[in-house]
Amino acid sequence: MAEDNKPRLGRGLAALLGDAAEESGASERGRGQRRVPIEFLRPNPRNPRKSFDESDLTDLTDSIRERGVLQPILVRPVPNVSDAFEIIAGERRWRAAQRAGVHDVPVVVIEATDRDALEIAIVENVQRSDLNPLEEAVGYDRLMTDFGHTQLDLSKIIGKSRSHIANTLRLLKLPDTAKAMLADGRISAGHARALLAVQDPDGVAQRIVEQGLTVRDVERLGQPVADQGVKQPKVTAEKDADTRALEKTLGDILGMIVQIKHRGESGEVLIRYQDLEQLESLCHRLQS
Amino acid sequence: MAEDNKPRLGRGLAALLGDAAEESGASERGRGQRRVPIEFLRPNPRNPRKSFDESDLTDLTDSIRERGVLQPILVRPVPNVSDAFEIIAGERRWRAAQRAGVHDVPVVVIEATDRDALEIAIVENVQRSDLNPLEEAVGYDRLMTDFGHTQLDLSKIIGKSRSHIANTLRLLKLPDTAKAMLADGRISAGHARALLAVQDPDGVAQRIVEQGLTVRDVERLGQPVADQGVKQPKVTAEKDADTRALEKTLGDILGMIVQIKHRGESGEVLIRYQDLEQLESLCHRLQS
DNA sequence: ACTGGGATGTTTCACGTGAAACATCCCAGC
DNA sequence: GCTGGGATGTTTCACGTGAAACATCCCAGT
Repeated sequence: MAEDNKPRLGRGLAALLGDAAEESGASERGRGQRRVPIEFLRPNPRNPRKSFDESDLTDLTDSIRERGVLQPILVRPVPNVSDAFEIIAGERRWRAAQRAGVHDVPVVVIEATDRDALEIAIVENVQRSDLNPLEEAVGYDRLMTDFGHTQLDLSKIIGKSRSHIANTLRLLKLPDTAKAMLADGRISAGHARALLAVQDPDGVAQRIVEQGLTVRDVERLGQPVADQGVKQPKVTAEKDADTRALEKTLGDILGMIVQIKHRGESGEVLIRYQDLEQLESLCHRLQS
Repeated sequence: MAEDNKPRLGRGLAALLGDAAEESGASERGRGQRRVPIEFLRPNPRNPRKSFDESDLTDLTDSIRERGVLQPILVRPVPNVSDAFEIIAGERRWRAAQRAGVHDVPVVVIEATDRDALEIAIVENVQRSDLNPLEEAVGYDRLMTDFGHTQLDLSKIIGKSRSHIANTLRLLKLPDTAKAMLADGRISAGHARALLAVQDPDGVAQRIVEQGLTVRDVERLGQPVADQGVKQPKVTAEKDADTRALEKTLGDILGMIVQIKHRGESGEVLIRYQDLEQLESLCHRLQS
């Protein structure tokens, strides 16, 4: 199955969904370009793409008003419905054309099966750079649920690691607030992922924004030691007075910079030496 | 000067050089679209863009063969030469159109002054995502040398930090081999920058590729201690036997993980403790 | 029931990037 | 000559990303 799909998801098919859509459609699927009333077109109900950049859409709308739709929309006939086509690629153009009040639009009709069309649309879509991580995850989920792809398949098709696919999918499990913040860019994918291990993801998501928590901060909040229900300080930003005093004491004694990074019960002591004599002195103390 | 330029380098002017080139050109500069023989066009001799992605160009060439040039090329008349236009934006289209054997191409002629046209072209160009760091640097240098911009001006126009501008410019000082490797993507901008502080940048550039040196590796090679002329080991990848033995000895004595990162004469000792008792024990030894 | 292999779940951190911080230069004004 | 402010040069490293490494689950075969 996956092996069967892969040759069809190479360079040529990426082009099908890009600038060369008309070319490939015309030569490979045979129906050529024509114009149809815009109301004949309907969006693919399962297209994961839900958000469209407003400013891009405005620009495109203006451009279409001036010049019309230059690049045809890739569609297929809706089964058992006359005068109806489902958009495979070009939904953004369709939306902008509607805004521009265009009556007819150029389309290329292809004879894709349901599965082909959808698969192509989703693969193309997940690779757009303006996709948010949740949209990407929905695409991956669709490819797996509806087309039986494994994570490993997708990693090969898309060119990312299997764990990247898995981690992106996991983001779908976040509670709604955190997901909204991820979708609108207030928190990063790395932050969101780290929230999965936290007890109160929505609450910590707020703190990310308000207090500027880093990904490392959130990861540490999600570590098993967090299960003790103790109020967790922002351990990277607030070193307690005791730790600071100890750093100073040891630093003064040793004549070297000492840093203590405490995490729950454990941590690290880091000592910087300037020359081999200091290293020797330090080893001596440690071995006594 | 910079203040004067900035309003003209906003959203509208970015659009001038993008998909909406025709629209803005037509409404703001008045000359509208027309077709001219392709041989009338000549590239901007000072356009920093020298390399064009082969695969993109092939796709675009095929597309143009099928449909012609859909988006006009932004040009201005060449002074004192009849039937000649200088390309302000769209050189890639022009190149592809030539390959496709197209006779006429659509252009929008604008009445930009020399300075306007060039400035616009360079600003637009440095913001392309497919530009290599050296091309970016050439663009910045031009904007500073030819238009009197400061690094701070550019940082505001382009939306990057002033130090990013400065660091990118410095890449131009690299010797030829290193520059070639940067240009073709064998080494990263971060690697290349770190090479500036190294005695033998070209030699170390080779090592980056052959031995997989990281940016941190190269930075350390470039530190003043490197001036001692000693053959520098790859300190992050090859911990000498003595250091390893010392780590083990101390680790065994302390019952904790000990790591020693040695750099020239100096370095760091890092000790990981699992609980407060270990920390206390460690402090005791250090204070004795 | 056990084992092995494939698939998925999760954690952790090395990496290059971008910019803060620091250093130095240049020039005008006093 | 000194000072202050602006401009440029340089180093260093915190950051989020992407993936290695590890953990766990599932299913088929013996």
